Amino acid sequence: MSLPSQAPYPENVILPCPLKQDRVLRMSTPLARLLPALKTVCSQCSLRELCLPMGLENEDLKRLDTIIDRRQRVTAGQHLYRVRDQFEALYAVRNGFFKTYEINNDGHEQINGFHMTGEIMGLDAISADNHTCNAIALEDCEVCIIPFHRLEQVLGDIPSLMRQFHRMMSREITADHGMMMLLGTMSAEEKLAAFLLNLSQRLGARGLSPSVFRLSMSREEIGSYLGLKLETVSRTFSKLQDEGLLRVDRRNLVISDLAGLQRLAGCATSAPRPGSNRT
Amino acid sequence: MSLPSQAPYPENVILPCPLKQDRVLRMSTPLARLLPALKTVCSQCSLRELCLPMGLENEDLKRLDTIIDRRQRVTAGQHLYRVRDQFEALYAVRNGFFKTYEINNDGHEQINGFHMTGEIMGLDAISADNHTCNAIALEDCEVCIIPFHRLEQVLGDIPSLMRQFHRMMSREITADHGMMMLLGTMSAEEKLAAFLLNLSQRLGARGLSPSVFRLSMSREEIGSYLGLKLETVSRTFSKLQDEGLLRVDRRNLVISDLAGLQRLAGCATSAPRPGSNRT
DNA sequence: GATGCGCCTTGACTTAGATCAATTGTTGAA
DNA sequence: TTCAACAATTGATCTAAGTCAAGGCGCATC
Repeated sequence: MSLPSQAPYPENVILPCPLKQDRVLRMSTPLARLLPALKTVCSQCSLRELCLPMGLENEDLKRLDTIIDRRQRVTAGQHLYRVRDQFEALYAVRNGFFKTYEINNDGHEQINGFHMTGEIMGLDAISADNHTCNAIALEDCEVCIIPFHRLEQVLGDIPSLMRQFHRMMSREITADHGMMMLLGTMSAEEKLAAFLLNLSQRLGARGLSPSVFRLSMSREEIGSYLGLKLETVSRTFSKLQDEGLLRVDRRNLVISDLAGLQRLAGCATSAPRPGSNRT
Repeated sequence: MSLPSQAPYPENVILPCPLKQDRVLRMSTPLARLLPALKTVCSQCSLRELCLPMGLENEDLKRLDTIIDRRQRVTAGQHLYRVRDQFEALYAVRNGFFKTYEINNDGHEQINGFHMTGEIMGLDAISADNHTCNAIALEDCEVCIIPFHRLEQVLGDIPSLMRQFHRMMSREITADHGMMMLLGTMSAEEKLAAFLLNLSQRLGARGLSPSVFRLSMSREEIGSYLGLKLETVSRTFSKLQDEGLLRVDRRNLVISDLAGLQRLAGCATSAPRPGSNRT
């Protein structure tokens, strides 16, 4: 039941992945964590091809640097914002892992999403000027603060930035539709397969191993996200393991049959939350 | 089993609703339908306080008129766009009722949303430059065509329009999160109650009766939206009727106990797709 | 006004996933 | 080393919703 050997890629290790060398998460190495926080500048950021600055050229990038100049550390278990907090800023995950969730009137928690490096949080708060969900760090994290009113001011002057911003909002909508499809039509097995494939794909796009990784969330949190109970998540993990598609030991995961998982999830392509930045 | 008297408010009739007189759907009266199509101008549109132009002043409104100058009729059963169609424009529903849906690889249909007057469709297509869902008219409809590249060009010059556009995208995200909550945590009864309350609220915001209306969609379509089978939808309607919360005869609906429905849906306020335009 | 077709309802039965409960392994503090 | 707290697994049972099937009703067409 336990994995014979520990996962060869411990959490957040940089993989040799020549095609994506420039997207590597340098700040996530233990050494980098000890360095004093640098002044945040998008123009120097290793994530710029994954994040809001994607596609920006020199001058525009410098312009962006003038408004995104602060970072914030959030330790595991700490909230970044809560429902009804005044909306001031969007947040770009620099490293670490967040969940956003809502509590409905029965006290039932629904997780809206898990957010990793390069993803923007807080887009839902624009319409009502208040946050509509809670964001909590699942590990020690760092975010870049994007003051929204200042962002909106410069959007008009930088067409390519406006473009990218709209793409990111739109991608969130598409991803949510994918989740609605998952929640509305899939079995437990299909849901879990789709979820793992999605994680795998997003990690891969960040230069990390797509097949060997550590889950940052509990079975209960996976269940809340997928509309399942924790026992069902656990049973389904065991089932997928018995079928030889993956190996799981607590939170350490190895995907051993990617194609099989894809077949199960119903598709090779449509993971619920496309993390790839298509142009 | 049949309603003793026909619904007192036939479909789309204008209600005497002093608070919302300016939001009334004049084009939806049979007379208006027969008139030759007017040149589309947002500045003259009775929906401008519900739609994209919300909050715009004279000059800016005229600027908007220059880019949104075409309407399109879509007859019941006709597609407005399909998955993978090149993304050219957003569409504002002028009158009528649409559904947007996706087909997953099992051939299973998932309805992403129902769209009524003043709502914008196509926001999901911005990120990939292709439509990611299908939009089909459930009744005879008319839409205003919003060429997206031209809209983006003027957004920079009209801050209040940019604001409103971002609010509308953000509201879509919030609404989708509400649907995820519904799909992930609610029972059939709660789902149907929440769905009907949401319809009721959106109709009310448009000056139509919030308690007596005609459903534009089949039981199967309601089920697809709510993650239920058509038989379950039908049974649940009967159950809610037996409990005295509503009366239903085929597609004619009377909500007889609004508070009771709200209690059942778990809340008085948080309907999944907030149609109200809060400022 | 007979016919056929969709849409809807209802009943009988099945099942996937929820619920309840017991047990194990892990971690960290005393 | 022990103990408590917690996360995860697994088994036994229950139940809400799905599936399959039989009618019924309203509507359009001829």
